[in-house]
Amino acid sequence: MIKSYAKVILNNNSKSTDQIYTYGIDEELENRIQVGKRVKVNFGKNKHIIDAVVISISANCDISKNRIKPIIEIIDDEPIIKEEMIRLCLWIRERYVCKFSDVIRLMVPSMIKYEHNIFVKVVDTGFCEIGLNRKENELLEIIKKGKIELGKLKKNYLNNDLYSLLDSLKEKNIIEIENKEKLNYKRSYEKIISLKDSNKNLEQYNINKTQNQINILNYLKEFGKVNIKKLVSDLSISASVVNNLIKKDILLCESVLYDIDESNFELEHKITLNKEQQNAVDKVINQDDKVFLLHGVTGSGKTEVYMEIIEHYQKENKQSIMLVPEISLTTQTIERFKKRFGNKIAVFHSRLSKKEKYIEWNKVYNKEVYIVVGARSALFAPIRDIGAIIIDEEHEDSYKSSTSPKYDAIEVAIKMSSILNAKVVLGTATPSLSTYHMVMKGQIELIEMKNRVKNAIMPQIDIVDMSEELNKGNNTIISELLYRNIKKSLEKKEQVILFLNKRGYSGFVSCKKCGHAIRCDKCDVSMTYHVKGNMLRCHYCGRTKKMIIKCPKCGSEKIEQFGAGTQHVEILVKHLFPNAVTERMDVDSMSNKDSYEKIYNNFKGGKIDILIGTQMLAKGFDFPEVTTVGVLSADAILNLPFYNASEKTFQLLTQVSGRAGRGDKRGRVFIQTFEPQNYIINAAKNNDYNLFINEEMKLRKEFAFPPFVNIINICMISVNEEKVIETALQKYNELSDSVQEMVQERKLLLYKPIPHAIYKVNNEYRINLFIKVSNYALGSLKKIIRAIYMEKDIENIKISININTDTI
DNA sequence: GTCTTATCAGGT
DNA sequence: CCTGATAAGACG
Repeated sequence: MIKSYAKVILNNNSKSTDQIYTYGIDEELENRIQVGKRVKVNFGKNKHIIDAVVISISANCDISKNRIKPIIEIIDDEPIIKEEMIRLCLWIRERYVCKFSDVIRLMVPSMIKYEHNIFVKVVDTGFCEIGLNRKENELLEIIKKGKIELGKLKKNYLNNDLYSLLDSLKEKNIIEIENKEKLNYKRSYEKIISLKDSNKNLEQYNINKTQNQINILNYLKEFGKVNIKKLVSDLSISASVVNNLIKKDILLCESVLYDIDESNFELEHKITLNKEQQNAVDKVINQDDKVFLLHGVTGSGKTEVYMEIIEHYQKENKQSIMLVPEISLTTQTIERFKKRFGNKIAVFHSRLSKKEKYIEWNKVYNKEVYIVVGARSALFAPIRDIGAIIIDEEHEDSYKSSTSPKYDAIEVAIKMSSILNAKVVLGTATPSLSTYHMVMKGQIELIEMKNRVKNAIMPQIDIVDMSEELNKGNNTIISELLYRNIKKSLEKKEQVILFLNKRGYSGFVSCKKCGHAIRCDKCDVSMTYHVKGNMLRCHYCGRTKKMIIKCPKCGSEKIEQFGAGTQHVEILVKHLFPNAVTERMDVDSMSNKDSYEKIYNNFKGGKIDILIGTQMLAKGFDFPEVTTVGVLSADAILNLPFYNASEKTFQLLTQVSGRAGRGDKRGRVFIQTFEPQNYIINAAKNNDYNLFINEEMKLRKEFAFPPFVNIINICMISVNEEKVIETALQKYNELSDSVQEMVQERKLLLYKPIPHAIYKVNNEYRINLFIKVSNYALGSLKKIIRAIYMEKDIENIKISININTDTI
């Protein structure tokens, strides 16, 4: 007997089912049902069983009652998503124009798919089998092999009528469907290998020593206990070699609870905060405001402030979230937190396996930890009672998701502060324009820290005019001034960092003599060179120009397409400083994940003299011995074809400068550029955030870019080139018709679809569409976009929608 | 996501 | 008038 009704979100990935469905709640389920629990329901004309998440419960329903089916059963004993977080889900779906299932995926680790907990097995293979049809027999053969997870069965047996076949086999009492209702929280074990007798000498072992065996024994002598997986991969041997030695009683194998408490960390002594730091902590904790911007110069000790705030809420029995950019989520960062908080910490990052993520998720869910440290997705950890959300280096691009839903962690955190009553602290030395805009509008409370801790002084920054260098006859990418200073540093046994821009984004075109770069008249972004047709193109509005021969500013013919490879620089540096140890660090050379830490540790230990790298280096590299920092080409970032290129340049230059002179020696920074007069570069040199923000805000307003308007990007992707072009145009026409009125009212600017700046990637073709829209019209535009692009799936075409996420 | 129904060309 | 292929529609 149905007593009440539940609204649910189905767990499938289709655009056409991305809506809220209503199911009936039987009397017997009534006292167990709860918002945030998963339930099992029938969906569709066949008895398809799928799971769904309850998002609300009410006594009546808004559709005709004869259509309503009952909920079959409730999966969870406890909600797996908090009711408030369900509200956040709905908000994210609206805000970023995505599907419910995309959002749910953020909140629930993939390991607890319901189907992992249903098993199918054979009960009786007696005569009942007689009279089965072909399909039933086929299915039975698979199940006969042994008990199998429903999820796996689905993958093995790709037939539509799986469910009805299972039903009929079940009715004939041939199979049994076992349903573990509870989540399996069991932790896994790992195998730790060690030497049985570590005092024994190599020669004392009574075996025929093969090379592999000797390697293992030596390895274990050096490192002691090691996880078997690590041992096998480090020595690139097979596990059977290890197992053999275990059998021969030479090695010891222990099963240890995975992720066992490694709290042999010495807890660090809490340091005393200085006045500025203490003031920041007090403001966050005591003021009524919810969201704070902690604007502190590089080296002002923001991390201590974060820790103090987290500790405050820990004492109130509240959990906190600490977000850091993925790239700085290294062992060093995590160690720093473990030293302060022991094992009361869960860590989320992209290198974790599904299982590891699940383990961390459970630690938070069961309130075993008080801090969640992680990249942006850690925001959705299943926290019960939240204290603070802290976002370090808030200006970083990595807080904007590049997979659907393309959310901005900062916006989400701010929303969470009002839904969950949490404090949000955004920390950085170079606040992003959008954040600062909110400060100016009074939506965020500003806290400033203007001094470095221990009174360390800011480095001296020099701007080097590279066109002068050219006139002097120096064609290389290292100026004389920089060269002399590298040499000086090396002589004093100090370290050097050289920065290069992220390699090879499609080239902008600039004059080598005066530094003038060709920009779009209407968009004020660099135009990119296209070999096809010898054209320059703006990738926002699609406007094209003929490729120039003479510089329109100075008339010089030294026009160049930009882009110096990192390898090229490495060769040059090695040639100039043959005695120094030089290492390169970029996406190319970081093939495996350990190499980052390896280089980090070598640099820290003084084994590397010169480090060449990309943006990667600007974060979290904190070395007292670095006294010379060179930015080889500030223009390369400044002229990237993005409207926020200036902002990124200022941020990067400031962060980079912060790498120098962290110890008691004063560092020097050299910024090489063809545009020494550029205000961005000079603002960075003088550490003048206000100059930068005022100028940049003016420009953004004038050319209508965020934060003054919203930029929406709809990207269509397909392996089928013709189809993607055709569909993009057809949808554009539909859209164009629907928004006509808004365009006339000047609430909206719709650009024609244009090829993505990198048109073909991974064999897929990409067509971009840009829309600029005012805040007032954003809501109604999103409704139109959903109706046109999100109503149903189009075969072979992927659609990706971006709201104000500028790195495409 | 999966199934059902509608539709249409082509064949008997 | 049946048949198979394909597109459109519904599912609570």
